[in-house]
Amino acid sequence: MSCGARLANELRQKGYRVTPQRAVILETVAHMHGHHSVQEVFTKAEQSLPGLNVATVYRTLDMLHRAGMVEILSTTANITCFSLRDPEHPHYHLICRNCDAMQEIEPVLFNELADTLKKKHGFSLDHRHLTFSGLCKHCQSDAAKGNLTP
Amino acid sequence: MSCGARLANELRQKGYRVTPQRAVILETVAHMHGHHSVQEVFTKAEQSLPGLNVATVYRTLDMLHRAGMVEILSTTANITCFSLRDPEHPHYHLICRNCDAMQEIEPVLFNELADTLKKKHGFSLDHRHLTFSGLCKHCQSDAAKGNLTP
DNA sequence: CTTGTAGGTGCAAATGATTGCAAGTAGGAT
DNA sequence: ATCCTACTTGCAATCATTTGCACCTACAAG
Repeated sequence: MSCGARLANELRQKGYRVTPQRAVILETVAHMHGHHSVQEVFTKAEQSLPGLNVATVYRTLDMLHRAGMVEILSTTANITCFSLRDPEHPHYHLICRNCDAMQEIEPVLFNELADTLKKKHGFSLDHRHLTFSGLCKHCQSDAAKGNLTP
Repeated sequence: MSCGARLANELRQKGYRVTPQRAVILETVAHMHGHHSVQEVFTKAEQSLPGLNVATVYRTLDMLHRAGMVEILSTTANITCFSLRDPEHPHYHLICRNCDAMQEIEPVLFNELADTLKKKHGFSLDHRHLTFSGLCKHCQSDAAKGNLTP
């Protein structure tokens, strides 16, 4: 069974309809490594399905996120990117709110955090892909000097 | 010294110019408790400064976020909200990626996490206001049944 | 106080994203 | 296989947000 078929089945099993458009968008995101904008996903998917509409891509990515199959990454510039949720490679992002620099880190300490949130709040954390905002090493020393980018 | 003047001074100390527009927007956000959309902030601020332009509000909120004085909260619906960063009341949000329900929780376990990120990555976490995505108690049981909102 | 200028603002255009609606269709029932 | 309908899609309109540019101004220097 191909990668695309497997993902389509997974989506069907979650109770969602699998239309040709959704299958193509899901497969496109899966084959594009890393994080990509809606326009990038649309451009690529349209090669496989001419006539695809960008509104459909917006709707589908949103649906895939709700279904837990796609991650949304937002930077300070509010550039929203998408990537296939990869249970085999959990990773976290540190995004500097000043310069938008992005660091990727392996998960640490999160299992304990996830357990606590589950027990105390009944909340199931998406702890395979998280994003944190803060200041990177460089901008932090600038902040101490009062020299952030005005 | 008034609240507004104090915040304006804080901004000036961070190396940013304090224009009438910025002072009003900052004070407006400070006096609006909770999280509010750009339109809400703009409507309120314009009462104090007729002629204020919404583009200025967008630019100023972005600048205030970079300066670390305002938090940005994004839900699944990508409704971006702003609130004054309140060092006296750190709090975290749990946002269900299915139904958008938001839970607010007191910070737990994060000091250790923040310390680790600092030591290992030199990253200064904005750990007074964080947002986590996942599934709430209700949607989680639906997910187990394959019954998420299609 | 005046002056100069780097940065900020208002405006309108452009771009990104969402939404209402008519037509199409995935998939369940028979 | 056919039929039916709840849901999806394409389209264009609308809304949210960003951006280029001309003009304005906060603030540093003198």
